[in-house]
Amino acid sequence: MKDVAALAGVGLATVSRVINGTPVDPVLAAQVTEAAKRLGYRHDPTASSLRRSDRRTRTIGLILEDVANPFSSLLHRAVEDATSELGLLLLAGSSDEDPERERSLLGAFHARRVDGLIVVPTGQVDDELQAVRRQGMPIVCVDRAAELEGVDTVTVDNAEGVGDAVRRLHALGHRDIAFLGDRTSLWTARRRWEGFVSTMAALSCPLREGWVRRDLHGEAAGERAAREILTGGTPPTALVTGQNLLTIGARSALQDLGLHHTIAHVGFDDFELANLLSPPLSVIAQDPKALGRRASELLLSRLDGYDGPGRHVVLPTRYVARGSGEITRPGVGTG
Amino acid sequence: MKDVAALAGVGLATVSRVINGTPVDPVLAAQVTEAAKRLGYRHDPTASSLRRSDRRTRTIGLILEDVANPFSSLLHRAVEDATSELGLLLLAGSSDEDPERERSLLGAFHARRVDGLIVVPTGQVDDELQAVRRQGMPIVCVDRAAELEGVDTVTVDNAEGVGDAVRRLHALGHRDIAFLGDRTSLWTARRRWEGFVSTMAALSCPLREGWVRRDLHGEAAGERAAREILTGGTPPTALVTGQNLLTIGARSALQDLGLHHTIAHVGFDDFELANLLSPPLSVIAQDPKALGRRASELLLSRLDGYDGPGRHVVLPTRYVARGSGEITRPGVGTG
DNA sequence: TGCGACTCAGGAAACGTTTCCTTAACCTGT
DNA sequence: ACAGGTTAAGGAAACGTTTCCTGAGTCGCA
Repeated sequence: MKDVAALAGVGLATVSRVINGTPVDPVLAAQVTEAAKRLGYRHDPTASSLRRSDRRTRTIGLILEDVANPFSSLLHRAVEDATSELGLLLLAGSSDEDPERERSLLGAFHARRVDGLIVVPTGQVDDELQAVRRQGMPIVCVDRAAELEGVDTVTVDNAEGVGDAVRRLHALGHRDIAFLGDRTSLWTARRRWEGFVSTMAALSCPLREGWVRRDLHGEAAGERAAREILTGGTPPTALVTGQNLLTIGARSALQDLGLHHTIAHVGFDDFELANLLSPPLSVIAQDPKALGRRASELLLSRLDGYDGPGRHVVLPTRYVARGSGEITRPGVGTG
Repeated sequence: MKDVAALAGVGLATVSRVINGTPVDPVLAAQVTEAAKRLGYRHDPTASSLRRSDRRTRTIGLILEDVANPFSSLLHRAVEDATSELGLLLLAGSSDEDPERERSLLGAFHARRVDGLIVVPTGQVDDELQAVRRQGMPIVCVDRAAELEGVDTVTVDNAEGVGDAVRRLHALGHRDIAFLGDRTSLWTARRRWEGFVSTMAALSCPLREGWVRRDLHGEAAGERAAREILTGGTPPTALVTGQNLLTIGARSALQDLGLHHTIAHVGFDDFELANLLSPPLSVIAQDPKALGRRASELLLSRLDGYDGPGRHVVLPTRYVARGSGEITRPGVGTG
C-alpha cells in the first residue's frame, strides 16, 4: 500500500480513501487504481478490521451439530445464501453435540472477532454463550431454544408437529402408538416427546410401558428398539420416530420384519429418497432452509444496529403424507 | 494486552512470550496468567498473524460445489476432522459450479490470507487458481483434476468405477446398456462417460443412438431422459446413471413405469436410504471422507513446508451390490 | 577479584490498515 | 483585495500483536 501510494504519488490516506470509496479527486483516484493494478496490490481485510473503528471482520461464525448432517448442511447453505450477497464469509464448525467442542468453537470464533454467531446449541454451554453475548457479540440460536438474554432464537414447533402426526394416526383408528425418541438432553427431543405425550393424553390414548423409548441415539439403536417393540407380546399398530436416524433404523426393522405395509410409521424430518420407498415414508417435515434464512435475518438485523431483547421465531412443521403414515389400523375399514 | 502487562508489572514482550509458550520465568508467567484472567484478556489471532513472521492465519479455505450437497458436506466434514485437531478453522463456501462464484470465493479467501485452499474446481477459473498458487498459496484440488503447476489433486477413478459396473452388468448377460450423464463441462462427467464408452467398446457392445444421454442436470432431467429411453421402441435391459440426482430421477421413472424389478440399474455415488428401496439400489460408491482426508493430508504437508511439484492421488471406487444391479438380463437363467 | 560470555526481560519498531489532525489551497463575500 | 470559511489531501498516530535489539544481571573462569 505504501508502494502504491509512492507510485501514484499520493499519500497513504488517499489510497485508503480510494479503496473504501470515499469521494476523492477522480484524477488521483485513477492514478491510485492504475498503480494498484501495476503492483498487483491486494487489500488486506485483516489489517483493515484491526484498525477500523467498527472492528468488523465481515465474517460470521456458524456452529452446527455436524456440517455433514443433511439438516445442518441445508441450514448452512441457507445462511450462506443470505449472507454471501453482503460479502460476508462463513466460518463453520461441528460441535457433534459435544459441549467441549461447542465451547472450543465458540472461543475460537470469538477470538477471531467474527461479527456474529449462528449456533445450534448443545444447551450445555449456555453460560458461555451468554458471556460472549454480553461482550457484545450478536448471537442467534437455531433449532433449539436457549433462554439467553439478548439472544434471538429460531425453532420449529416440534411438539405441534408430533401432535399433528399423532392426531392423524388417531383419526385412522390407531390407539396403540409407539414412540422412539432421541437423547433427552436435546431440547428438540424433549419437545417432541412432550408433543407425543400431551397429544396422546388429549386423545385418551394410554401410553403403554415398553412402547415408548427415549434416549436412543443413532440408526442402530433405532433399529434395535423398533425390533424389540414390534416383536414384543402386543405390538403397536403405529410408530412415530422422533429423529432422522431413528426413522431409518425403525424403517429397516419394519422392512426386515415384513411389517412395513402393516404398521403405520411417521418420522420426524424429511429424506431425499423417502418417496421412493414402498410404501413411501410419511414425515413431519421441517424446513432447514427457512430456519437458516430466518436466523440470518435476525442476525443481520443485529448487525444493522438492532440491540433490543431476544426475539423468538417459531416456524411450523409440515406433515407430508406419502403412504406409510396413512396405513389404517387393522380391522378398521379403509377410509 | 498493555493492561495485562501493566497489571502484571512486566513488559509487553513478556506477555507475548507467556501467551506463545516461549520459556519465561515461572513467577512472571504466573503473574501474567493471573493478570490476564483478572482482566478477561483474550488473545487476538488477527493482530497476531498480522505481525507474525510466517503470517499464518490458522484458517483454511474450502470451496465446495454446494455445502448442502451430501457429497460436499461429507468432504467438508472430513477436512474439518483432519484440521480441527490442529486448531485450524475452516472458511467454507459454495461455488454452485459457477465460475464467477468460484472466482469470488477464491478472491475473498486469498485476500483474507488463508493458509491454504481446498477446492472442488469448476475447471473454468484454473488460470486464477494458478495465479494464486504462484503467489505462494498452497492449493489442493479435490474430486476433479486440474492441470496446475504445484497444485495437488485428489480424485476418484471415475472411469474405472463405471467400467467395473458395466463389466458386471455384461457378466449378467446385459448387452443393451443405457447411460445417463451429467454436464459435459464437468471433469467427472467426462471421465465417467469415457469409462462407459471404452468399456462398452472393449466388450464389443454397441452404443445405441438414444440410449446414451449426456448433459443432463438435476433429478427432473434424469427422470425425463430415463422415461424417454425406457418407453422408446427397443428399451435397454440395464441402465447406468452417472450422477446422484440422475440416479434418483431414473429410479423414479423406473418405479413409475413398474420396471424397477425388471431393468438393472446402477448409480454413481451412494445414498443414505439406498438399501431400503426394493430392490435396494446398487451403486458405484466413492468415499467422500477419504477424499477429504487425503486432500487435507496433502495440504498439511504443504503447510509443513513441502513445496515440490503437484502430487496426484487417485482413489478407487467401490461397487456396492445391493440388488438393482444384480438383475439378470431377461432370458438369461438366474445365476 | 575482575572480565567476558551468556541469559533473560523490557522498550521500540514493525505488520497493513484507518482515522484524526493539520496544512494548504481555493472560494466567496464585503 | 483581503479575511474568513470550506474543501481536500497528506502526515502521523493508532489498532493489538510479534520480533528485534539493547541493557542489565548472573555465572564461570582465569
